Amino acid sequence: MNLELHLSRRERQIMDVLHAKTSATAAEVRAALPDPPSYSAVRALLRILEDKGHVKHRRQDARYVYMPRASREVASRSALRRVVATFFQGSVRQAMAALLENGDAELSEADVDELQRIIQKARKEGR
Amino acid sequence: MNLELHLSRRERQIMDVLHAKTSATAAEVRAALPDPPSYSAVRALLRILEDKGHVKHRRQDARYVYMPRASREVASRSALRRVVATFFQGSVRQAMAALLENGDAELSEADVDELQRIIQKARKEGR
DNA sequence: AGAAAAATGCTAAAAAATTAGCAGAAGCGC
DNA sequence: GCGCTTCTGCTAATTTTTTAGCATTTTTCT
Repeated sequence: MNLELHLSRRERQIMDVLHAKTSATAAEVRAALPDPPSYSAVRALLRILEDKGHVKHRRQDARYVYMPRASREVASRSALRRVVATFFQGSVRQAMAALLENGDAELSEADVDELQRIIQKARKEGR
Repeated sequence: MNLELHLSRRERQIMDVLHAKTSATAAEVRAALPDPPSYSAVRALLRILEDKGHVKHRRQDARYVYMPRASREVASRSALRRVVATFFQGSVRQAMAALLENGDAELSEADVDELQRIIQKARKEGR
């Protein structure tokens, strides 16, 4: 249980699938993988990820259901931090602007309202 | 010039360095790399990335300066899309909330103002 | 209970990634 | 010009990743 920080290409893909789906069986992971390898290749990777401490599994009915060990919250925080540092020189404002300006933002009125609220809160907290 | 979509661990790290710094020499890339390998290992990777079409270089004075082929804007868009899809079920609103709620948002009054403006604009455009 | 289906565990082989080292060219100071 | 340093080009070897296949166990269905 080494908690290797830098995942390989396939390992990263699998972790992404697990985070996106919250949890999944080996077969489901395989289905969601780009250019999917054999079923047993996927299982081998899952076992490795489990060794490394990134993944845990539960038995559910007849099969194993795998899930990330780190909460989505923690993982997403570090993913966001990476993107903000890499592409926006650490500027959260610029990152948010990019998010909003991406055509696919798809915000409803209610979404916009909530964002306003959150921003007001940020302002109050003097950030 | 194959434009391989899925980068290896080191390749990803190097692209991140190049995006973060906009451009860099082999030595600078090496310095910025976690757990850096030898100088010539870095150069080999840069050459591979160039083959794949992710990187280009210019001669500057005596040395090569490497830079990403895709603009920061394009690359950041796809990085954000990945994070939003993976961790926030595609919800830009949730992603923005997470960004704001991360303690390290560090927004100035001016930043907040600008965000308000951007959101207003999004609202007008009826997203 | 017993056969068939579907799961896991393990291992070895193939493929890809990562690396170092050496040869040669270019710049720099004396 | 000449040696010294610093760059690039290339190649080969090592290490890691990725993979499939087979043996075994568990579940499911008569």
